[in-house]
Amino acid sequence: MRQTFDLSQFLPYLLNQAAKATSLAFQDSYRDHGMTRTEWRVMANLGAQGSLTASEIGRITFTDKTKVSRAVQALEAAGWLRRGAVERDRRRENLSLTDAGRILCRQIEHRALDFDAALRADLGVDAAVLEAVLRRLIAKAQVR
Amino acid sequence: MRQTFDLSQFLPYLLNQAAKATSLAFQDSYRDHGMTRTEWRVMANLGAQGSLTASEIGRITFTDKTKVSRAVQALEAAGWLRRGAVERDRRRENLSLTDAGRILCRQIEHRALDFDAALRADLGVDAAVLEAVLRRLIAKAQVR
DNA sequence: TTGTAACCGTTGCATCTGAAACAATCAAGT
DNA sequence: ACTTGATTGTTTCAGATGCAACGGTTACAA
Repeated sequence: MRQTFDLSQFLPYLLNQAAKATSLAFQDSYRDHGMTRTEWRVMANLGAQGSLTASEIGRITFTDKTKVSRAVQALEAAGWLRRGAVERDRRRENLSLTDAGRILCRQIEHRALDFDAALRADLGVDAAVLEAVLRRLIAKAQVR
Repeated sequence: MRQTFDLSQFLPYLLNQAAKATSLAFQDSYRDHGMTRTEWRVMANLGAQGSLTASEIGRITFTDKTKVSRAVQALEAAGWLRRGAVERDRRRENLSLTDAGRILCRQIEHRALDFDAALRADLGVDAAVLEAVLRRLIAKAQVR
């Protein structure tokens, strides 16, 4: 058993560094359009699911509802998102992308796919292991 | 090749979620002492290396110099860190932990070792692969 | 029906964050 | 010696963040 502590062997630290490193290389893709990461995530989820409520997005992405609320406002102001009523529940709002939003989303998604493919190509067979392990770590937190 | 984009298969996203999830579970260890994550990282690096300058810490941990600067101020105010002169260069400062800082550092390190060990035990053989892959991703960003 | 609790999304506020500007210092060439 | 440019660390400022409180709505049981 290791006795002395070395931050560079501490898994939470390594995860944070790796996350920061990979995100850094991709963030231009949405920042070029004046989007924050949260806004891009909201857009990506709507692009994939078609329509969601704010709280659903928050649950899916582990994002604070405040953050989601503001991202929705920003995306709406930019003309990329529209709100719709939910049947039988006036508390919630059905969020979806506008045509312009969908076009932009596909554009960024394309860059994301390329980026992800390059990353996986670089990692080789370990990419699958990485993905599985990350999913496990995330799931473990989910149950609390 | 995958055609449609799914955020939950996007490695940078998974890395961020996993990093957030694992960090969340450990952060009480330094928050109990009124420390932020950045402050804890500065402390951990000084605890391991003995003495570093602010810019070195920033380089090592991928942390903005502004963040490091403020963390150093906070740790100094708490009496856990002291600044010393650097020979032949008055721009830089030699940062190191005080006795109190070192004691606290060892204390948190102990919890970190336990936490890391539990994490690795849970991941089994994949832990080594994970660590190697994360190192690779980090190194790739380092060269830019 | 009425009361209570839970839920949804927004806002206020204090804090955290990073980009840019800054002063002080050093390095290197002229 | 002097100028130019780079480096180190701090400060400023605008934006991002999370917690708590809030109004409006729904669910459900008494």
